[in-house]
Amino acid sequence: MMVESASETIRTTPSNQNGVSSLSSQSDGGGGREGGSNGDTNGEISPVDLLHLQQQQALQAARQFLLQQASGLNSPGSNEVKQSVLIIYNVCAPLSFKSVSLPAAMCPSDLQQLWKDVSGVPSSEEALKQAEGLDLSTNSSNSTSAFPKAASAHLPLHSLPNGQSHTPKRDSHEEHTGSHPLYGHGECKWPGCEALCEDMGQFIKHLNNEHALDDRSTAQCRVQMQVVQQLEIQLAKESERLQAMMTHLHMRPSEPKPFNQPVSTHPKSSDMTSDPKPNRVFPTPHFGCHPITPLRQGPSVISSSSLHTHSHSHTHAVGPIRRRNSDKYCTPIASELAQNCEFYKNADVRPPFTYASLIRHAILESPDRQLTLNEIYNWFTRKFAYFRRNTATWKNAVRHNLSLHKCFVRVENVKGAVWTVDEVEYQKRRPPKMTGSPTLVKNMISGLGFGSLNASYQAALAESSLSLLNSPPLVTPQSAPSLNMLHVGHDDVSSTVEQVNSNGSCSPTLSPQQYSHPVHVKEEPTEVVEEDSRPVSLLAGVTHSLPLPSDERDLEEDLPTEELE
DNA sequence: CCCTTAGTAAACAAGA
DNA sequence: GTCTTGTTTACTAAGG
Repeated sequence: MMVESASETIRTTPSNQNGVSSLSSQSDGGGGREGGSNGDTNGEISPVDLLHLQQQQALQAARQFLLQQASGLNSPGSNEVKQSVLIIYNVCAPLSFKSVSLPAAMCPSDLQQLWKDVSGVPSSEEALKQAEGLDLSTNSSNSTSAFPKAASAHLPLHSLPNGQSHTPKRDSHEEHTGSHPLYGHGECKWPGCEALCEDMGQFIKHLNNEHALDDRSTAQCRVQMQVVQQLEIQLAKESERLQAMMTHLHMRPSEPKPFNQPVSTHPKSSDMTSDPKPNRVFPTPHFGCHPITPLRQGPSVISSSSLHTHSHSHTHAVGPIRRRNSDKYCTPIASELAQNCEFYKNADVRPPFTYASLIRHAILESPDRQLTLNEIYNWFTRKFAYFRRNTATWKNAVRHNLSLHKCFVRVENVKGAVWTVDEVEYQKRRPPKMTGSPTLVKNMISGLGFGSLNASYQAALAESSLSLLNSPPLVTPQSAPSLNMLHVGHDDVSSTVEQVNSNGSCSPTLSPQQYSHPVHVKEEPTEVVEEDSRPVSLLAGVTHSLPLPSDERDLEEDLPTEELE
């Protein structure tokens, strides 16, 4: 028998622990937090598309007007023509920013040619040369501002085709709010300008005076437009590459999915079926826009690690991570694993769950709801590519967790020691459930980023997860609805185990109560073992004694039914 | 700021 | 002696 453990022994271990384990040199990068999930590109479809439509109409109207003017025009520099061209630019810039491709009505080259024909200003190449050092150098000096500039490239042209301030609504608003895309940190952000302006009024004056409609400004604008286009092309390429990578990582090697057929996970996809370009500037609305488990579509895990910006809690792929919210409220482990087991198996991505959750899941997933330590190890390595490395680290953590948490009960049986889960203890250690208050739940949902997800988007997410996961149908239609709310409950609430089981790849289904079993105090594990107690005996009695439908039980366990509205 | 939880590292003991 | 298993402590970090 084991001597009383060394709790009494005085530890002389230096607290600073100079001896760094040779195995601890993982590329943790030190508690990487995942980037802020600020990019909430929620599906505001209608306004954008409406704008798009309006822009197209304006574009065509302007083009017609322009062509009429150009046909009988002798004065290339006339204001009307310039005005028309500016209208086109005004229209095109936002369009090109919105979607990589300009509307078919008029492509940039058309525009440039038109401009060239009509106004007699230098060609785009010349304009480039002319504006060189203005725009691009500015970009280089302010590398992160490319897109804001790009987005705002058309704005100055709002003003004054005729050289006068036209004070559009937006400007008035901007004046009120004191913000202007071309004004920041007390200086003009017009490419190559950087003139100091004390306040917005001064800036507006400066804008109207120095950046009024003239050849130079329009050339700069055109250059900016090209910069934007180049960036968009580059972004499209990178997005495509990312898509391919994610697709590759998520798929079984034997089932490669064509990259050019990305899963329509975009909430707008249904509205954009006419859009020939799948990889858009904003192709991945989930990146950082919601705390959903990494992978409603497998790849989003990557977005969590490298890109995945799960609220603010953790980085998946690398390093020691601290997780609280994600585990307790956002990421039901079983459903997550059920849906993305293939991904986790193949991708070196750290699962966004605590060790305790994973251990528990492993144990509950086993036929007898008990595993030896080694079997737990095997489960980890089998299920997660991530745990095929740094074995010393995570195995130590597993052991540590097993010993530390009362919810893990060591039971001796004929085979030796096995670990089981004391569900009561497990639930005890969890924070108070969100019971009773639907508003609390809603607040939590919105706090987690779901506020921006409308029903259709969530449905789309569910659909996408269904379609993307080419592995066996991981989410049954019955379970699909739960997808929308599964982040409300605990991370790994027992209900989710059933989802795991439902895919057939895992152990038989048991209700959470069935998982529960008599508490076996760690101090006297051997007492529990009955004379004829086979490993199963620990649970057998309970397993067969609970007629309660698991679904109901789930709702009680995870989300009180009154919260399911 | 304090507390809790989690992850990591390490020391140590017992047993095979 | 080595390895595995199990316990414990300490430290750090994040989040409430």
